[in-house]
Amino acid sequence: MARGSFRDQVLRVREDAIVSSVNRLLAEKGFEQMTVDEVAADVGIAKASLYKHFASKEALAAAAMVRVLERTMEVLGQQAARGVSAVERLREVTRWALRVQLAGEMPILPSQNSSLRAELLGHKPYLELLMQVSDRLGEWIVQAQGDGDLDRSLPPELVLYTLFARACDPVPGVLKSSGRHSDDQVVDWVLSTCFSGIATRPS
Amino acid sequence: MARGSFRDQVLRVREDAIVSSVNRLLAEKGFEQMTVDEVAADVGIAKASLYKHFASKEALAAAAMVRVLERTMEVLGQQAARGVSAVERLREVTRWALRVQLAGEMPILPSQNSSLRAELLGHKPYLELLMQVSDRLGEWIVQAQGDGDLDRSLPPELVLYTLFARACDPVPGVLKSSGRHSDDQVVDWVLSTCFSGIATRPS
DNA sequence: GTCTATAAAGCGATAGAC
DNA sequence: GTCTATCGCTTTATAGAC
Repeated sequence: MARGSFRDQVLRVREDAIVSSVNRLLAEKGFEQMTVDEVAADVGIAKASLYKHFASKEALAAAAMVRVLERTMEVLGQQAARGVSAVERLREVTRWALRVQLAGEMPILPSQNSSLRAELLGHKPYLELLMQVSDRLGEWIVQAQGDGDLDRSLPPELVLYTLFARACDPVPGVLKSSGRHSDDQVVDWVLSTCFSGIATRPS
Repeated sequence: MARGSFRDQVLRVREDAIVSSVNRLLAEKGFEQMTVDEVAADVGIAKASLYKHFASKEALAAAAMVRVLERTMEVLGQQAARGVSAVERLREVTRWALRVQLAGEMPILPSQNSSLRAELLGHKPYLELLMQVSDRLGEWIVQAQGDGDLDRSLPPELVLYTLFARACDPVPGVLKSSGRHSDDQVVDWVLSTCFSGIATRPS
């Protein structure tokens, strides 16, 4: 791919810094609670300059959502290249998502009545990526059920939503905030409750 | 307890209607997205009248949170009176919470950076009730682990947070919104993923 | 493109008449 | 206690100078 002129590269770097700030602020406070003033202050430029790069607050958030989905697709590609079972791939992708969340870098899913939601539903790059991610995960879920590793009585739809929800669950953050457990310990526990539940496994 | 004068009873009924509106709006949009104008319009009185009953928006929300905790305590009392195992009591309480959530009547947990959080931390009735609920659930969790019904390797703290989080999980709502499943079916599925996980039970 | 300054709208909360 | 009207503040977005 062409990198464009030097000027374009500088622009890219600047916009990438903006998206990083938006991503972190979205993870921290969610879309409605995040203010454009905060984003501008965090990036270190004036608010009016922000609007030269992105047309609206919704466009800012959409860019962050697209980037996290792109990174998710990269992780899916890495897992696909490993010679492990489908359920193991699902577990490792979930582990990655939980780590991102604990690092404070997982932008919050748009709540159902958000103005962001309307914007995203009309944003093709986002929708296409979301569909790609869902399709790939859906394949692995069906495959893992066929392997006998995931519960066959659960609809794949339910499993998919459950995995998405765990990536935004407040539980890891609350557990981490107690300060008594390492990130890896928290991730292992939440992974365990997600895949194996809280009940005892029948022996 | 004294019921007070007729005038006081009318006041109680009025305030109960306010709290019901707040409860539903909190469940629908969360604290920050809920506006006092909406509450007033929903109750059918002027905004200034609202402020004669409750000192602030935070006080409105706190009243709703207290009421849901009171109802939770009632449910805990009912379950305690049944002659069933601790894990079964926990499952039924969770089932009740999921039904309330699907009915659109489970006020959303205060996010960590909310102005509501500060108010609630200084609100003794709320804190006391929350502690009562947590203590009772904590006892049952330890008991269920002792019975061999809940995974002993999980800290009770993790199990407690997990149950609280499931009461506010977006998954049931998303599943219900597809319109293809009954509420009972959705609740059964989510209960299954919560207690038994998504993985196959080893035979 | 970046800035300062400001417009336009929505919000929580209150004043004051009845 | 209820109402109408409004204050004071925050927020998104833009105008216009440089």
